[in-house]
Amino acid sequence: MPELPEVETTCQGIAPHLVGNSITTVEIRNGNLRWPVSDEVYQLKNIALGKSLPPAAGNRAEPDTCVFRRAKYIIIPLPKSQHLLIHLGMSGSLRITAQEEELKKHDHVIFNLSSGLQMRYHDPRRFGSVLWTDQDLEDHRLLAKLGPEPLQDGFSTEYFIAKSKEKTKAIKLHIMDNHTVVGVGNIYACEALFLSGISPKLAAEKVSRPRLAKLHKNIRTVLQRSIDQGGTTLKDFIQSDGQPGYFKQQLNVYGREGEPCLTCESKIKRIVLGQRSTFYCPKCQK
DNA sequence: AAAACTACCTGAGTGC
DNA sequence: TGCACTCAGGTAGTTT
Repeated sequence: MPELPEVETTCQGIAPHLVGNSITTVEIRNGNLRWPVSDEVYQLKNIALGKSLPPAAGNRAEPDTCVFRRAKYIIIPLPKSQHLLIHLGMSGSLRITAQEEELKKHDHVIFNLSSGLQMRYHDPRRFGSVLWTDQDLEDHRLLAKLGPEPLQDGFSTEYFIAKSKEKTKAIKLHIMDNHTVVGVGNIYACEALFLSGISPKLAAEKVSRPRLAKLHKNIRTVLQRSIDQGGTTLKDFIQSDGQPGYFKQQLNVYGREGEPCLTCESKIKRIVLGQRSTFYCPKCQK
């Protein structure tokens, strides 16, 4: 289940195979993803890709970059201000393979590359998307209303505190809301709240300023650490070169219902917030 | 306006 | 062994 670090890892993994190459043809085996694969994707032929690699933190558009990331969208610039927007949803992955490698059941979109290799979009649950647009990205319906990137300056302590103080909903739902900040999925939300000693169900506006500042710092820490480690893998994330991305970092609470808290040995509790499992230590998190 | 809830999907796991 | 069932989760879109 790709979280932001997995998306970042994917961008870094596919970039060397895209840079300076072109998409010769696209083969769509199942275009029925979250949204139908854009008609324009079917027509792509001999399309040049960017000539420079993305910066280490790939969530910035540099001139002629072959791929970058915004939130969990993988964005591949094409000529004439066109872009591919690829989202991995819950179970998606992009892999670089040889043409002759046997297709898997859920390889839905095949990009043939001028290098002779292929980039394959694989997604068992089909929650992801492969879209084409010629709109300015900042106007695109899926990107226009996104909050700041968690690891960039726009996500400042002051911004986060001000935004939180006007919200009545549970703090966990607040930090998972893309309008607040992008890229904080269920796992990292649980972990950041644990590190901050904040109960996930506490109303955002009720969290004190110092504790919000601490949470802000921990959101960044947890994401950055995971990116550094190449992405947490729980189930089906495959790195783009095909190696399973097993970098499971130490998770303090996620998936540990009934097990002892690593700090105080109380039993980790599981509740449901916003229809999602939420794990926390009832003693350490108030 | 904001919060709460739904739909989308398949594979893994459980219980009978 | 097989069938029925539940659960997992990102997030746009809908309802309250």
